[in-house]
Amino acid sequence: MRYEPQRIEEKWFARFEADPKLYAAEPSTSKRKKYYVLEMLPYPSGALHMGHVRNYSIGDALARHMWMRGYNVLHPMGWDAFGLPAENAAIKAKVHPRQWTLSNIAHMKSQMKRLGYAYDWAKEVATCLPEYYRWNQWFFLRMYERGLAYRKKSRVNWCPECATVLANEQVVGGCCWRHETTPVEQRELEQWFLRTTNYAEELNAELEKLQGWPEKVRTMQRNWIGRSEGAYVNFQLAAPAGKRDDQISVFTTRIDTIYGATAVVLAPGHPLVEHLVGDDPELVGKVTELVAQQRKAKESGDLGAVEKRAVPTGKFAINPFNREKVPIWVANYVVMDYGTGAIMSVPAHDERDHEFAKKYGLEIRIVVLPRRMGDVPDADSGDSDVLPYTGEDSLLINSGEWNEMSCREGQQKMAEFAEENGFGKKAVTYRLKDWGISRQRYWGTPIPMLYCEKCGIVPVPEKDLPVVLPDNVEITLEGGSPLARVSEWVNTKCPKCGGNARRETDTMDTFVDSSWYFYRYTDPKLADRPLDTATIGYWFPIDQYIGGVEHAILHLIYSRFWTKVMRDMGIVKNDEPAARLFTQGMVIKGGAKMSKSLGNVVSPDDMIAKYGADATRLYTLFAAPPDRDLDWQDMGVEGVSRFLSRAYRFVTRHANAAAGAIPGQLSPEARALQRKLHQTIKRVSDDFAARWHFNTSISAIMELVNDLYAAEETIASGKVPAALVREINRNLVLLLAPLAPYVAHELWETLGETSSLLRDNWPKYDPALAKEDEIEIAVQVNGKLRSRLSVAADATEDQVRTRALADERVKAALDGKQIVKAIVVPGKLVNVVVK
RNA sequence: GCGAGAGUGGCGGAAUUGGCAGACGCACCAGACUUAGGAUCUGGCGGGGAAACCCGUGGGGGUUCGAGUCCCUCCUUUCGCACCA
Repeated sequence: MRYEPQRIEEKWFARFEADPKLYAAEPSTSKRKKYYVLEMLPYPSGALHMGHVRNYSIGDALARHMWMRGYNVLHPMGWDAFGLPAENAAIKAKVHPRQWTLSNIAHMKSQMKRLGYAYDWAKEVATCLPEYYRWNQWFFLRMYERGLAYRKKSRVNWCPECATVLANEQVVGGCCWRHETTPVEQRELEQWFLRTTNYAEELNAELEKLQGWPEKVRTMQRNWIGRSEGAYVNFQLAAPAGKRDDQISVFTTRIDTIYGATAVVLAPGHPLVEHLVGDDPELVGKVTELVAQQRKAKESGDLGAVEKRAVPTGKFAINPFNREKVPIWVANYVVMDYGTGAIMSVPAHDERDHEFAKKYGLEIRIVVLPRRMGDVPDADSGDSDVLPYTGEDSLLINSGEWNEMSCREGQQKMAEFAEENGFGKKAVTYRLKDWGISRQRYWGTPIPMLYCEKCGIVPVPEKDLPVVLPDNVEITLEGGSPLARVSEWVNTKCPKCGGNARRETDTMDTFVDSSWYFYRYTDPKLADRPLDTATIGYWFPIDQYIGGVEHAILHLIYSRFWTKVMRDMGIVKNDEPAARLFTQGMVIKGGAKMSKSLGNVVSPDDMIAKYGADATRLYTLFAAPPDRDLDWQDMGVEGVSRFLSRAYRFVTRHANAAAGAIPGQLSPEARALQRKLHQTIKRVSDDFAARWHFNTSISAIMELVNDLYAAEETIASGKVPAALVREINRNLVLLLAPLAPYVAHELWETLGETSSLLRDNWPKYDPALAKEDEIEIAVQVNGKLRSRLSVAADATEDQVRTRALADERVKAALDGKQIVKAIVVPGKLVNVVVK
């Protein structure tokens, strides 16, 4: 029989379709252990690409494997269905975003089904439907009540291409995350924010517990949160500033070096700058220039490379520790959005301050004893090539009463001293900012807020949810939010006073949608609540989350935040959404990411048409370990297709081998096949359990099939009992089932098996049967391979050593030299050391 | 600049705990079957050498009986962060 993937896959596709319960998760009352495997939901852009296929093939193999191992598996899929591309399509093709999105969903869903993915479609979620996004609104109102959602005017990132605001997380190297060459502008706008910073400490601390997450992702999140321990210190202005605040608060992690502070430096945007500069026209001009230049640098994303520039204000501040007057400068290397926007400059012990001081001739005062390599204090501390000395494991000098204290002790004690004396306090700062979620776009969740002429900001009452997007809207990228122009929607009555009110016309960032969709999967039709706490208690945390590393910061930090908020609301019990995270590599071709402009895109549809879904999926698993990038090679698919064909032909050719008891005594040839079978089961099982290197699993199965072909004559001669042939066939099909489900189902049926291929049947290997009787031992002389011996697997070390030393080739290599010793590594080799 | 990963045949990759480098697949070569082959099957396939044998996992050094694997150092490359005080 020839392997005809199209025929097989069409046949089974129809059968799978006819059985909608096939991949349904059992309810939380199930006696089986639960397993929640989740792949990141796609944006319905139009069609699946190979990256999707790879992601979902990994998840599907795992889900099927866990079913076969007897778990109650939840394996859902949905659509991240709000977002700008739908609006762009509306402008271009004059089609409503909803229609465009829903038809894309329909198409991509059919592609997924054609690929044979085992999703429980009854759990499907599309975030653009009111039945879903009403709960975004519900959560927003709950957060508003708890003070976690608030409105403020602030400088925000604006992408001119998207015509909307971006969150900090959506700015990559100064450009928009969707438009990598479009610099982000700064605009002053009223925006809604979620208080992610309330959870900064926990989001950071809990990274420690996420042992099932890649270290890379945890590091990226740690850097993003940017926790920093230090202290605020107030420097009094030498000349009083009248009504204004007459002190400058700086943040420092090195309060121990404060005796070395020879300047206070303000960010160009610092509120005190204007006062300090006064009306000196020359100074004002220089500072204005500095402000403009810093903003330009920020927008071009060209930070770090910018040369330090500074302007002295001519004013002074007083170091509260030693009462010294230090000059106040304004410099472009101090940024307003971190700490207090002001620093104390310690040129001797900070790289940036050092560079600054050198350029502008500021005093450089050493207050920490520099140490050379090997921790030997350097007596000649005036030696300037040790500067800046930024080490913290040394002692303080030139620091008055603090001299000879260790840096670390100084950091604690001096901060306490400042606190006791009212000019400072210990503090922890974070780089993480609150999450700005307002978007000036149409295709998103309406923010359920009203602006009443009398009552001000009024939340939409819960009973009025959802606030549904109006249909008749004209979409353009100009003139602000399209919703603002739908007057019959915008104008409404205030639920408090009945007077005139306007709706909020901004919509929510689509990352809100994806922050909790995986909870909704457990009960997507639930009508009176976003989720059922008990059901969540059963399924969560997600056992395995699988997706691209590009979401390491964005989606994965928001999801963690949302989980913690829900926990504090009492509606979920888990602290973290996912116990384990796996980030698969990209699919590239010819060393570059697949893209239309490079013309190196491989379409899943074409591959399916040519080789079938099984071969397409199998290739994405075979070509590279899942965590590495996969370099697509068209000929490679050919190879796995050939392999499936060989497996198919072997099983069908021997499908009528009768079942029965396998004799304990087998011919050596039959025994070899039996051993190979059990070794293969072990290798594949181990890969699923630990490493997920499906490329080596597939290699192992290929080896088994190669051995079967090599044994065809032996089988024909009757030396292999029919019962063993059948056993091999059965297990071969079972091993293939999670990886190539269509052909596995077909062969299962061909074998006359009637039990479910999917449930409770993962094969077990017998270690005794997998064991080799005879093993080959390498014999080295001084580490060089000289011979090989075949010995019994249970031979003792002495026996092996004796055999090795008696070997002719070894003797020749020894050539009368003196044997120092012979090292025996059981089961591996003998190394004879001579001199 | 800082941090993390990667570097193995013509190519994708394997070597799971320091123990026979190159499994498996692609490409290529030879043969078989065939009217035919872009089907299938069999064999070969790191480099040098007639062979014995020698060399070989980015470069250099080290530890070890033994290193792709551990340590030091340098190079290349991918990704992340980038004045974070």
